[in-house]
Amino acid sequence: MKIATYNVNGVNGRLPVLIRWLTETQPDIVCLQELKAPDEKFPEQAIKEAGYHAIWHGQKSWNGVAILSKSSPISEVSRSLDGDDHDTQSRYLEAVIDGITIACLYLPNGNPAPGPKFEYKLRWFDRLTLHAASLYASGKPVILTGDFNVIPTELDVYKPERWVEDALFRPETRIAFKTLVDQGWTDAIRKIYPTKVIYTFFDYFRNAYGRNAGLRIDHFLLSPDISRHLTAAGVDHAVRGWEKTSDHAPVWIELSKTAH
DNA sequence: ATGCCGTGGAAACCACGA
Repeated sequence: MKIATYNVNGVNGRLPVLIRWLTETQPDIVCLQELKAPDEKFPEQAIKEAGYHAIWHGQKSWNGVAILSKSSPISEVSRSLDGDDHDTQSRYLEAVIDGITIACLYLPNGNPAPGPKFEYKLRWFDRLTLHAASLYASGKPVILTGDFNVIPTELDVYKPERWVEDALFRPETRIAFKTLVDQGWTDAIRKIYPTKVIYTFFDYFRNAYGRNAGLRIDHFLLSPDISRHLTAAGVDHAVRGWEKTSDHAPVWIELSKTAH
């Protein structure tokens, strides 16, 4: 089974690209981020016609996450992280599909750093890490995926020296990511390609895609039960070159079978 | 070194993204 994550950067502005990508690649499960649409403007009908069930957690103008499933029903678990009752940003959606817990997340960007936005990012990260610990401890098959807005290592950015002060690459951010992964999660792309240069985001500016000046910030973190079924992982790099495309490329994993 | 582009929403500019 194939599971994908894709930061669409506007689900309605991106609809032709999204539908084409779904039709061509046929993932079984898809996590979307940056819908940039309120719940009532989610393109439910077009996605249904493409063959997918969907749940979504939208927000006017910003953020927004969704989970799509081709054949299996989606059982929603939650649409927020504990730890901040005043957080109104739609950045988290969790569901069970085929017995697998899927956490679809859009971690805050955090720039400019330092500052309140960076503090919000780190607090959000703490809440995610706390919740991830309980998911991990459950022993169930779990996938944490989405736009983490984290460049994990120097291998994951075209010019590390230019990013050291950036919220995506600052030491606090990398440490937070490492702390999360060290609970026992497997970074799927790095399990398959330990040292390969792989990017999932390319700026719209300066021909970043053409120059391969990218970042790897969209990730799959797998529980042990899922990790041992991992057979392949990759980035649909060419999608970033399509007309009217997102600045992110879709990322996917392939599992040998459902893990339970 | 840099929002230079792109999106959404409100209002013919602004906030925001990474």
